[in-house]
Amino acid sequence: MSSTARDTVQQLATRQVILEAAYEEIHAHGFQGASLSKILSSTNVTKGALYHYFPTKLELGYAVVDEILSEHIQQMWIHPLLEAEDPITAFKKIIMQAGNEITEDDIQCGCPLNNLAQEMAPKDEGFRSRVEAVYRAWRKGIEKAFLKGQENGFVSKDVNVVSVATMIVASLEGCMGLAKNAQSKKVLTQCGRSIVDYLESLRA
Amino acid sequence: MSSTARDTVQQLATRQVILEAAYEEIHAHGFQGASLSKILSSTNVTKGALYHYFPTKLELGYAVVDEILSEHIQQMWIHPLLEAEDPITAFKKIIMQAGNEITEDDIQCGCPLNNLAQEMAPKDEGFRSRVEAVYRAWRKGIEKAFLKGQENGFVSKDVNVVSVATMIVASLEGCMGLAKNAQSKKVLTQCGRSIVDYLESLRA
DNA sequence: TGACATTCATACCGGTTGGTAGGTATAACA
DNA sequence: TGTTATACCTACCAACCGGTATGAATGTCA
Repeated sequence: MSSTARDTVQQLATRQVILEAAYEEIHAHGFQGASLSKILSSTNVTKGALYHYFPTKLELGYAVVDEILSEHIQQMWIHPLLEAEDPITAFKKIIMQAGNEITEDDIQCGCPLNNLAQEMAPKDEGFRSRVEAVYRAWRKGIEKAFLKGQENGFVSKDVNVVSVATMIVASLEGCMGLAKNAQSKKVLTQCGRSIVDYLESLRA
Repeated sequence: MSSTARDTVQQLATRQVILEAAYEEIHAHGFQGASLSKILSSTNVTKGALYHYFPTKLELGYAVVDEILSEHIQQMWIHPLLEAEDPITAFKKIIMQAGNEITEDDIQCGCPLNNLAQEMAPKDEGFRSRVEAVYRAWRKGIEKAFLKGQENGFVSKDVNVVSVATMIVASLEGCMGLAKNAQSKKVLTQCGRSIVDYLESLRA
């Protein structure tokens, strides 16, 4: 029994190593530009192992969205928002924290979710629907938090929470996109401040 | 002389045919995903002709940014804004016009400028700086229009035109990006309405 | 008319890609 | 202990990629 458990750990470990190396490579070069050979040479995993766990490159990409990106958005952007009483203050905190933690390299690579959306949405329905699921969860989380904020008297009852949620996600992704192309943290924080101003304009 | 003129026309025509086919292919598949063979087979131009006018694939891509995308942003988004007295009303008009003219196919392919920015900025400085030049011109145009709007009493003097210009471009591109992934004109118009609301909040 | 440059057209090249075939080492189980 | 399944590993493949070498029309001009 203990040996079975150990094997399972090892098994998952190899899979996880592949998955995380794939995430890095895709983040850096896009899905089409990502090379399986480079993913393998960045680890000490062989092609046989990769194709043992993932039937195709496409399925590997899907797994990155489902198991890494989805989790990342959930923990970074959704969970802390849902725990707060006042969504506007909470969002400001999240944005500022994200702004502090982000490195120049991260800025250069951009938001991995947005990268995949822009590259793959028109080319592959499997990618599109998976990315869309993550975006939907994100928007729904914001909607829920702002509805609660309206009930608690923190958010103006005039605002349409559905439109606002879309606008927030759009401006965050747009902001990251501009900063990525400008390769400038200054653009990111400047744009982030405008988003914060926008959030403040939604107060009750 | 007349034959010289004709030749020049022909010469430019071949170059232009290549350029526009390249624009379509890049718009549909990204720069890395764009295949020179497909660009050629979508026209009746041969590889010899292509490499006569463009030394590398990269230079062909640069020319698409410099000669097609730049012009498109200028005519569609900058020029009409600079002609108006009231930039907010003008911007609303431009957004609504863009919303009316855009097709489902356009939505699916997304903003070609943003596509290239997200794909190529971290990989090639030549692309990045060219795309950045277009974005800078766009933002500068918005800044200029809003400054004029402040002088004319249409725009609140409280707003920081630099931040606002960045925020507008970011939310427009983010909005297009979300709609592209959702493959939904509804998302686009919904998000567009939020941007219009934001613009209205900047009035004097 | 002959020399030269432009504008292509065709055939080919080395390198890389995602993917596969076939074998092996190890562990689980009867 | 023999059987079977899992978890790899190595070597290889056809397809496609961007790019090039060579040459043929065609036009330009002295």
